[in-house]
Amino acid sequence: MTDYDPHAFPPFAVTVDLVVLTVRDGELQVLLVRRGVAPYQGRWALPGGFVQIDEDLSAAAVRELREETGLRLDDVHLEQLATYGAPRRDPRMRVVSVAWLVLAPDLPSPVAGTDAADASWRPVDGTLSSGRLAFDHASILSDGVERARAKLEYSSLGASFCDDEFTVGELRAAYEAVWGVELDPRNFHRKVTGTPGFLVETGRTTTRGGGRPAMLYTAQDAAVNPPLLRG
Amino acid sequence: MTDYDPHAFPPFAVTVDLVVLTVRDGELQVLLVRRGVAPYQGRWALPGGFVQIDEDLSAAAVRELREETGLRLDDVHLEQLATYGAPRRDPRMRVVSVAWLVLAPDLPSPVAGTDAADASWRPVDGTLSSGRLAFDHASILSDGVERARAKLEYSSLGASFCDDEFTVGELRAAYEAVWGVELDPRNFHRKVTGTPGFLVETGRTTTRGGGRPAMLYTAQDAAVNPPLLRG
DNA sequence: GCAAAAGTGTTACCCTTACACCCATGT
DNA sequence: ACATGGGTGTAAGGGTAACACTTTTGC
Repeated sequence: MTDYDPHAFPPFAVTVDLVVLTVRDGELQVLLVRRGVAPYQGRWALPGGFVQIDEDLSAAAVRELREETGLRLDDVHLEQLATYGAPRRDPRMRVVSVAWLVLAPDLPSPVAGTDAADASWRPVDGTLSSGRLAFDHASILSDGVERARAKLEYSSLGASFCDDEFTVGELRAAYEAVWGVELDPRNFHRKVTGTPGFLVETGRTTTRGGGRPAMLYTAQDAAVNPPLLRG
Repeated sequence: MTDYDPHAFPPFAVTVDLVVLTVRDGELQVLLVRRGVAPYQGRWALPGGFVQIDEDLSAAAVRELREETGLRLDDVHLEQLATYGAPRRDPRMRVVSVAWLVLAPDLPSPVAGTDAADASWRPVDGTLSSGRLAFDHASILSDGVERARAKLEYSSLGASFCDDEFTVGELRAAYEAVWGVELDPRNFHRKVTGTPGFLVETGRTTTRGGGRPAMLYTAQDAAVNPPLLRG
């Protein structure tokens, strides 16, 4: 580190951007906002905004999550994804953006915040292949999806896509949507119910979805580091 | 994102910090520099420095690596670790630091750069337990070690700790040092030589280390995403 | 010859996979 | 009755772990 001199360090703007993923209609979707101003006016972008000068990075992510999506931290899983800071990623000024990955259940439609002209869930596949996101957000989204897919293999994060109480079938549907594969229902059931520290029986059952009543589970909270799972 | 106004965004300093790990004397070691100025004068710290205003984040990491350690990108593996930006992590001003993980072979002692009064390899275990690093660098180092340990399980990154040409025994010694466990030499040999896309035979052998001559290997370059390995 | 490290063979065990089969509901 | 999804049983196959054993050098 260099000696302190208030005029010696280059000033950067620091923002947070959110990759908010959910499973809707059997596919992986991402929350996007439509930009109301230049640059990239009218284009879809990840929700995000400036970090305040006395605000922790994670606090900024939580604040933007609430302001732009209406989601609360209790509802979702949030983790730091990566930081993007190419010199001209924002044409207006030098911006370093700390991206966060958010895994959310399929909640009622998000509320557009004050900064965004519009906000909506969009299928990840079509969004990435169209390649029309603002800034370097397509790259950030791609990294976020890759991280989500990888983490579902060795953690119990799949439950983050489900409501508070869910069936094994609903959990399996989330995994299938994220990975884009079909999983054997019988083996999947054995695996998740047989993994310690993953699911907690509620004792209640449900018949939503049809067929024989299914046990309802909740995710084991404070899942420190549960090893887990592929198919 | 908010409209552009050159006075509207809070100015941050952005730095890079490096967690440079190697295996020396059979144990995992980290490259530290001794701080010559306040704050934390005289304390050990991770090498790092300010990102320049027109410089990519990864370019800043590579530059600091060269300036403070004498290491070149060709010699090492480098990946982004995480970003640390608690409001008072640096008492002088608001600093957001992008940390990078570097895995290096056991090279000749690093050259102290201009910014650092001193630089040397230090055992990771003792460094973490003493808890006397500057700033939040103990936390960053801890995260870096955790990442390194995890990535060795599912990638072929262990070879980053070895020289250009190495034996299976030397590779195993690196894994044992990073994980702090003993691995079965026979099974380890079968595993790494049997994993496609990991090792490339050079055809040459060596008897350094004693015993029967061992085949020399190089790491398969551009290891895109090789699945791999525990034990 | 002996120690030391490299490398191969073999076997028991576990986890995954595939799929036959039964269970409990709604219609 | 039948369709639908929930859940259990079971056996084959692949990978891991433990370890006996052979190979090839230096001293």
